Amino acid sequence: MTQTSIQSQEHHKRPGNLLAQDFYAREALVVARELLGAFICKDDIVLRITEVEAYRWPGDSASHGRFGKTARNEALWGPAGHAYVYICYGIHAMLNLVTNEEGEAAGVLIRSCDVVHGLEAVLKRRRAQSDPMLLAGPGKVGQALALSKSDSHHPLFAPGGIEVRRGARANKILTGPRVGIDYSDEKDRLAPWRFALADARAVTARHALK
DNA sequence: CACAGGATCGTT
DNA sequence: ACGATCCTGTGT
Repeated sequence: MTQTSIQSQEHHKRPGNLLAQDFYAREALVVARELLGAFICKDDIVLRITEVEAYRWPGDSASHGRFGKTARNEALWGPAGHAYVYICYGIHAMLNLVTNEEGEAAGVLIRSCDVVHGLEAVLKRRRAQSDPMLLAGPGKVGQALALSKSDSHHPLFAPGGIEVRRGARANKILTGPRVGIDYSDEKDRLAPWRFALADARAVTARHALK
C-alpha cells in the first residue's frame, strides 16, 4: 500500500460518544444547555457547540410551530433527535435539533460553534480567514456544514452523515433573550432562552447575555 | 394568485 | 442602515 493510500484511509478519531435519541426527548430548555460543548460531526469536520437557542411549541410565539404543522416545519413535529433545517432570508441554512415528544414542535437552534477539526474545508466554504468568530451565527454554521433543507429528518443519534457527540460538561453558561424574533409576543421576546459557553469566543451579541 | 416578511450576513 | 434572495404562510 502506498503512503498516499494509507493517509487517505486514515480517519481521525471522533470525540465523545453519539448522544442517544432519549437525550433529545426532553424539554428543549434542558437539552439546549446540555448541548453546549457537544460536537457536531460531518465528513471530516468536527464543530464544538458554543451558542444555542431553545424554541418550543405550544407556548412560544417565536417558534416555527406557531402556524401549526406545515410542509416546511414537518421535521420539527417529529421524533426527537432528528435535524430540522430551514432556509432563512432565502440564503442561510439553519440547523435545529428536534427535542421533546413527537407531536410537539420543539428544538434547539445551533447558533455558534468552534472548529475542532477540518478547518481547511470550513475556511473554503466560508471564504474567510481563520478567526475566532468564524462560526459565530447560525447561517455560518449551516455554511460550514454545507447544509440544505434536504438534511431535515436526518437522525443525529445514528452513525453516518451528520452526528452529534457528547462533549465536556459546560463550565459556566451565559443566558439571555433570543435573537431576531421581533415578531413574537413580548413575553417570548424577553424569555432567556439563549445560552452560550462563557469561555467561548464564538458567540453572537454577547452584550445581551449574562 | 399576489404579497409581505423572515430564528441572517456582509457591506456601506 | 441596507440589500441579497427565495420561499413560506396568509389573505383574497
